[in-house]
Amino acid sequence: MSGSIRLLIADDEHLIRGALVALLNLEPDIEVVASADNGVTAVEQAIATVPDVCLLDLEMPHADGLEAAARILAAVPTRVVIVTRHARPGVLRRALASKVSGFVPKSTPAEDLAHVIRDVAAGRRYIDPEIAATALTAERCPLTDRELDALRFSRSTTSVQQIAERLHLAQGTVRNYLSSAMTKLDASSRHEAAEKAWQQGWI
Amino acid sequence: MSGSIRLLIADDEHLIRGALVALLNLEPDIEVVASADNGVTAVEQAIATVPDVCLLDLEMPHADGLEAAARILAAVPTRVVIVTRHARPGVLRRALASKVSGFVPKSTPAEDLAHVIRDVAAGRRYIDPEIAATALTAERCPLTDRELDALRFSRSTTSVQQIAERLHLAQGTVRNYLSSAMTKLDASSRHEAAEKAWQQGWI
DNA sequence: GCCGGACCATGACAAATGTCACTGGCCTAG
DNA sequence: CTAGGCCAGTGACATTTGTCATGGTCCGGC
Repeated sequence: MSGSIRLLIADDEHLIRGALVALLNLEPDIEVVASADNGVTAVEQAIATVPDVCLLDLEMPHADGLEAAARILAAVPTRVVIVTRHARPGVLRRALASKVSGFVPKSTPAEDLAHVIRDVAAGRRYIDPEIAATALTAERCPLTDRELDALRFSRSTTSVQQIAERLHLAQGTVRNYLSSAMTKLDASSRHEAAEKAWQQGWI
Repeated sequence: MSGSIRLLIADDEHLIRGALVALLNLEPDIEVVASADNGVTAVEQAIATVPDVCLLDLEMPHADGLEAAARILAAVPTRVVIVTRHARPGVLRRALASKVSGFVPKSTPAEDLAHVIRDVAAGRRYIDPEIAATALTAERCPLTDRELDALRFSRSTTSVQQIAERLHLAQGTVRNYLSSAMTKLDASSRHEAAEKAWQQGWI
């Protein structure tokens, strides 16, 4: 009947996914109609079942929560709530840009989650106030495009040499970008700078 | 009555803890009698309630799962199951050394968890076969004590200088240990080496 | 037009990091 | 006892990394 909220749950950790299904199925007005362990099958299931609300973990293999959210919202008339362990300000920004309706950290009390889902199903939005506050106080990214490029690669590759090759630049240039980024982010090594930029959700 | 298993749950993420409580309370023969969000209160609760089984997350603030397990087992006649996200071989070894009865990753299917708890409550042991296999095939730590010392600090401090001061050694010596560790672990920077050692549970 | 500012790009230099060859102490096997 | 292996510890050397000064290009404002 019309009062029952049809829910999709996606989380790559089987134990947590199962526990969430159990928790939310206890609510009389919520019915879990699909679950997935990665972004790609989440999209498929969403298209197949057309749930009222999709609860997506941000950290998932193949396609992360944001990508899955974008694809689902483009294909199906539904609403999306993102759940995440590390709430990075920049990610919230991007999530809102792709019309996500809810954003909660995994530190949320379990009892509150059902409230959030009901709110979102009713067409309202819910953003965790803590994350919203940090996202608003956090100044915008001070890094230039090329600095971001260099930092991105610097997370995966070992040497400046390799980064330079990928970007088709001289080694000195790359070092320069990284150095500049380090100054702006007040870091003392490029790994630290990359880490900080990642925590802010800038890369 | 005698068939009901009294359970303690400790996990620092509120959402997951709540969901696990809901999931396991659904089992007719399991009763969750305590829950905690860090290692220290887990120990306190265990002493206060004397549960049959304690389900401890490995990654927790204040005292991690292993430390909490050791303290609980020293104080109360109970059994411990460790749950973890990253199953590192060395950690399993240490867990077994401190008489833990169960060890499961968070990728375990939710339905299996109740089985594990029943097994452990009945005095049996349960080790995730996947982790057990890697722990057995993984060769023993090839690093020397001082190399491990250096690597430990290298995770938190930035410069060799600082590590040298903490260990009361010359910079060259520290570099040497790190270099040696890097060779043994086939890493190309000390951060990578520290990371690998950590993943193996050696530090 | 042309000036100032922001970004891209480079090479030279200094400081750090990683490699190597070496010494000395301790233990064990022969 | 002593030769050889293993580990702690060190300094010299080459490579990598981070900093700096500089030049070029594109843009918006005066």
